[in-house]
Amino acid sequence: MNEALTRRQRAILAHLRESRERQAHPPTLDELCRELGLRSRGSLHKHVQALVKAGHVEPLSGKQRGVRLRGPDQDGLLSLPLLGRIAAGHPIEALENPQDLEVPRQLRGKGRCYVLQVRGDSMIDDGILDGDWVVIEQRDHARDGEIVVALIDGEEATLKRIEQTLSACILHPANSDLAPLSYAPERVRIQGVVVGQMRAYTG
Amino acid sequence: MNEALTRRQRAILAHLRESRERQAHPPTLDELCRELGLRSRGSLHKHVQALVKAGHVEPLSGKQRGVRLRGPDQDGLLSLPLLGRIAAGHPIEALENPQDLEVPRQLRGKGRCYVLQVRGDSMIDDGILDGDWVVIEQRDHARDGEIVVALIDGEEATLKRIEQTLSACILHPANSDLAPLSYAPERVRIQGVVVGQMRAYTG
DNA sequence: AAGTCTAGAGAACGGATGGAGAACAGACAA
DNA sequence: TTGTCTGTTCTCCATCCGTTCTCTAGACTT
Repeated sequence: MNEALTRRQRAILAHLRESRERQAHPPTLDELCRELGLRSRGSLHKHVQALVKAGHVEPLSGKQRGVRLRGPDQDGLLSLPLLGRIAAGHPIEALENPQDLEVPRQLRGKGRCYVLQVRGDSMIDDGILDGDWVVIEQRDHARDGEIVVALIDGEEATLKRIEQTLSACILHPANSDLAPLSYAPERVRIQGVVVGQMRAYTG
Repeated sequence: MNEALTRRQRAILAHLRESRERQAHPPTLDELCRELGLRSRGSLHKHVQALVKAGHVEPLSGKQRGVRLRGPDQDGLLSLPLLGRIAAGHPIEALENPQDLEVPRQLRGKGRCYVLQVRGDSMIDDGILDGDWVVIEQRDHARDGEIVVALIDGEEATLKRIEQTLSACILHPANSDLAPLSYAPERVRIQGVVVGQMRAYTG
């Protein structure tokens, strides 16, 4: 996402950040023009589009909602919290003092993200090994085939590849020693989806 | 990359580092001229080009985004060059325009590092999949059991786990379909060692 | 003395950027 | 419905700025 911005684009972004504090509603293009001393909506629109493309502004696809900044994802948030360890069959083992871990941009999802460290070999055939870090995007739904953090009966958390049907929610481990497990959909709550993975080889 | 810099080039680099602290926007060539007491953009451009070539400044390929320093930018998210793709049995397929990839500190080695993208499944049992990025620390020796970029007969590059004896250099693929290969030590040149690995899950 | 390296001036070119304004379509309120 | 507001796309234009070029000059080497 992050292209380098031109000076004008940066200036406009700065103005947006500033005026977000003051105003209740996000501004329209016309209002922005007036504030910035422009006379052409068309010109401004070009800049806003660039900011959308760079991920700083929500896409305003035709809707007349005005120009709204995107996410609390303030620019240089390079570190994500490392919340704990996850292993099949136990609740997530939270760290007493959550550390921060640097996560490159290309491994981050769109939404709010955090990092877990993997315990155990239940996803070994998908190339996720014991000790790996996984980057989790927080959301409560997933597409079939995505790897999710699922909470079963509100108790045990697990990292599995998901398959959803009307009558069942099937969690596939990626390890030939383990069998898929099928649950009634209401017993499974999706907590997040794996969007990235990292491993360090320390001699 | 690192050519020796001339006196003037060093001075300009120092000035850039200093002014990065003060100024929000990277300066244009004209602004730099004024700050440095020069009257000709053309002259300055020559120096800046030298700094680009030496890797201290981002290439400003025609874009009007100003002269921006590069390197140990924010915190630890250093960018490393993505040099190309590696697959067993072929030379490394170099990219025509090497991109930069953010690599967190914990995945970097001590020495000079770069990134390769993996092609093929030869390391699948070690959790390195097709499309993964691997961070390579440049060195010419390795300990047994480390995963190395090895050049065989000066021709084909490959990613394998290494085992060295006095009389042979054995390269183990991590794929049950493939057999280990044994070479005379002088036929194998180690180019680097895997110190990190990253994967992005894109929907 | 000739050659080379570094540094700078200045001109000219062309792509990148920023802006104006017109025209159109969908949203929304009266 | 009608009219206004607003986002979108388009063309046209001026300026900014990176790039390349030639020319000059001092310092240093051979």
